[in-house]
Amino acid sequence: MYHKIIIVGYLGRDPEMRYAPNGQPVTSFSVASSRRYTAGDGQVVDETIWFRINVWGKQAELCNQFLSKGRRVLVEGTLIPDTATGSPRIFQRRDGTAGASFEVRATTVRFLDRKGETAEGVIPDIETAEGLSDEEGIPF
Amino acid sequence: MYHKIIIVGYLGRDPEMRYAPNGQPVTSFSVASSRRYTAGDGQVVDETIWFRINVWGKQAELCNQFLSKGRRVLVEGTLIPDTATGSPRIFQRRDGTAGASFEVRATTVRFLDRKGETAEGVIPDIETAEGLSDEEGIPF
DNA sequence: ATTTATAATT
DNA sequence: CTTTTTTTTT
Repeated sequence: MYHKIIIVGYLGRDPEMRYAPNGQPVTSFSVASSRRYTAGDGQVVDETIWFRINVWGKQAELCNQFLSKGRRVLVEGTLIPDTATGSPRIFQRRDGTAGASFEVRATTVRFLDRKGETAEGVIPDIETAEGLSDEEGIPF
Repeated sequence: MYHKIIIVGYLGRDPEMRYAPNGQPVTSFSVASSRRYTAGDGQVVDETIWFRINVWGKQAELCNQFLSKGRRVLVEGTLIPDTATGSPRIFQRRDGTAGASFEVRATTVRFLDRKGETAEGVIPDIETAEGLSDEEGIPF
């Protein structure tokens, strides 16, 4: 009866801010989260997952203002399903083929520095970062 | 560079165990994670997300042995992408339409009791459950 | 160190 | 209190 996703990754592009019919700001951006592993046959494999992040309200404005392509972020949120199926929403690509994406509604976006280092010198790992501010967790 | 998903929900069916070419056991089952919210217009909405869980090795055997339809579980794991796209894998439904699913490789599956109560009387919430055993987190 | 491309949440 | 869909990972 609950789920939560936590992502650390890099923005693939500059964020885009829009306004919902209500006037609420939404900003969207894609985050790449990669891992490298060695397969059973010794091949090194790079696996990248792309998440489409949506963030609302004041955090939308902050993300739009301060984030840009290549910036690293920690996102906490929930996956957005197709409400008809409970699965990822299917959309039509330009070439007519079907596509789907991991869409996330962010509850928190934390800005991390570019080079794997915070102002203090080391990025807190996921376990510690999870406990940080939930509402306006922007380090400015 | 990292992501993690945590799910609490109910099995929609009995699990199914298979064996990978290596002889490693894999068991798969679907978990429904629902939330109810009141939309802006006052409508009460039930949103259910379905996750397809894959669990390997010894935990596969334990899940196959002890879980069944309707059982509640806490799953910790990572989303499995289509490696070609980094997005959910698209498959063809029987009727020819495209489908996709949230596939998860579980690192931990914890069995929860049916009625929202553990043997001790209360289910630990997500925050506390996250800190529990990572390897063989089966309460037997 | 980073694509592709839809539409709008509680 | 549950579902539709395939195949197999590190």
